[in-house]
Amino acid sequence: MPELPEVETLSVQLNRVLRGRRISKVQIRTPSILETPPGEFEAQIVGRQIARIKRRGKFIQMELSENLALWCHLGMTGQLFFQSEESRPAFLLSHVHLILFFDNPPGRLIYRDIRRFGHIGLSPALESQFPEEVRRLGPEPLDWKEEDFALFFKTRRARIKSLLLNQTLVAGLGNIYSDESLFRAGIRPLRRADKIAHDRLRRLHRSLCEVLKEAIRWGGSSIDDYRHLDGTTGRFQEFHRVYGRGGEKCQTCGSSIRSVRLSGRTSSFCPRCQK
DNA sequence: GAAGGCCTGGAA
DNA sequence: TTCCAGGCCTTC
Repeated sequence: MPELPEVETLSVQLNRVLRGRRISKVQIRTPSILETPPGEFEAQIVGRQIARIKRRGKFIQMELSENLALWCHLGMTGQLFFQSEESRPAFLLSHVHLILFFDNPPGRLIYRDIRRFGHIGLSPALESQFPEEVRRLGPEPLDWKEEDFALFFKTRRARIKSLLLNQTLVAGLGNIYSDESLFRAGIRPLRRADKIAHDRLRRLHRSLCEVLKEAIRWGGSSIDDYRHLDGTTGRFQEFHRVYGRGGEKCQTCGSSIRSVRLSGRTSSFCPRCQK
């Protein structure tokens, strides 16, 4: 489940490998993952050079030459692998939906997605013409000022966890980093945002930034499917304190970590450390 | 504002 | 066979 740190990690790796390279060929195996009709997609991107790769929320944005942008959202199980001539493994990958080919030196970027919740699309490289779902994204949490963050959430009546998951309010958070930041800030996921003390909301922003930066430093969390561009795993899952630890003992106080469901989604928290 | 359904496929 | 995952949409 790639969230901000996982997508950030991949974007950095993609930049290192693909920046300046030209797309020589495309193989579309599953047209339904494309937002653009396959014929048009191919015609648009073959021959273009990759200027740079950025991240916005959980989206990977590839800036191509001549003002075209390629957008990739990995959904739950999306993966990107880069293989050069030498690094190509002997085994075949299942669930591969799209391959971009590069020449001199030869290489390929493979898009694989078991659940097929991810998707890929094109848009002009002009912010006002970005895809609707990108334009609707809220601010990047790492760019948000602590005080502004607190003031914003102080006016909201919904449960804090639902708000953190809402991409139109804050971009890039999913279950892992919302649970982990709430733990660090000592806030229960079901608390109404407007009932949380202003200082506590400021602390939430600090916790959030901390946990995101730590996760980026460890190359993201590899729970099930997330992998780096070269197929290796991230390591931040080793440092999760509550996510996926329902029933285990809290590392801080020894209480049993509880799991609750919030609109069909699991939230884990420590009943003693989080109020 | 909250809950439930849908998409898909792997694990239990 | 049932459950679950994340994002988005619809319904209440």
